[in-house]
Amino acid sequence: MIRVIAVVGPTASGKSRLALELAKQYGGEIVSCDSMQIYEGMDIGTAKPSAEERKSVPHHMLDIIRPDREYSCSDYARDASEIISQIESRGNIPLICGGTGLYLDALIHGTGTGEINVDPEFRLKMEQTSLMPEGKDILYRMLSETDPGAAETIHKNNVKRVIRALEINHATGMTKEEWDKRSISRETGFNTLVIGLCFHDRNTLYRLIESRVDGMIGDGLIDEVRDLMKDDGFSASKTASQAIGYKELIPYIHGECGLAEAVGAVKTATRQYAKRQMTWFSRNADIRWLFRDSVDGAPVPFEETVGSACRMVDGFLA
RNA sequence: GGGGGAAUUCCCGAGCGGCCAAAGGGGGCAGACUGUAAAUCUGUUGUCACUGACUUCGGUGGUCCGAAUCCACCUUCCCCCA
Repeated sequence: MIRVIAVVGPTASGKSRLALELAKQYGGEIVSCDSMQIYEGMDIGTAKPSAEERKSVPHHMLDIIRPDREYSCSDYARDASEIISQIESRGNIPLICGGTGLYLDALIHGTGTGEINVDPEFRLKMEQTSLMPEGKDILYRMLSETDPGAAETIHKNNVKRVIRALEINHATGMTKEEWDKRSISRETGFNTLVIGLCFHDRNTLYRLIESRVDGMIGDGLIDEVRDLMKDDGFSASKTASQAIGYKELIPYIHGECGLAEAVGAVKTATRQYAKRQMTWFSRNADIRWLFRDSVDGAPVPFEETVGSACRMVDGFLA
């Protein structure tokens, strides 16, 4: 079984830095696990590793598609596992690094059969239905008939997931539960060490987030967003246009709100995103946690975190 | 100097005599999640000995069986005339 190391955690917790350090020490290659860093031209706002960093250690799954293209977790699972086996065959250690929890799980627990042939017409019809006055109820009623089990788990208002369950049924004739059972494997395809970065005091993280956002603005995020808007493929892709730090700045660029307001929106959205990441990772019992601050909120020196991580890695590789 | 308007729970903002611990939104907190996931969605959000009690709607004092809602004065802010 291929041995891989993963570094996860909420945004701005220091994953990239730790992964880079581990890659240098153990001869690793970094495989990004980030739903937005895959896009070309979205560099500042996604906190993509710098050119120098990328030169010092090989990075993968960065800049793999243009922002006008959509991408999904199953694309990721397919592309990343291909890259991981290449790294392994070179005799290097694959180091997964990123905060997109679903992508990581799809990669590690997926069996690669998670694809169905989505019928675009069907989806369009469903999406249009959802916009109708009683649309949500109509879709939910459909789901209750075709897949009562899924209807029980999925909330009526969660239209995207109701439609997805409907699509599974439409394309495969299976219920969502049956489908999931096929595409998610309990045992991991890899022998994985998952290191998670976390905080005793959430405010420590929130401070890191705020100063990172300020730094991005200083580094020219606004121009980056402007450039992406220019060739418009940005807004054409449903995936890329969801990126935090981009969608919040657009009103400012259009002159619809002040800079301070827009930047504040980016910070808030990032904090909320970090919370969702923590919720997602917190239920993963396999993660070995490393605190980035002490109980009273004082930051733990980075070298100390590296040291702790190295001990975990040593044990794992031994 | 004269006239008018406004002060609501963390924020914005409804309420204008009982059905009000007070709509709605935001934020916070907690959670769900396997082909949009940096997305989408859910619950919760005065206090407590919590199917009940207590304290809240700028302040003080009234009217009333009963007030965030009516009256008087005070404080602050906004607008108009000068």
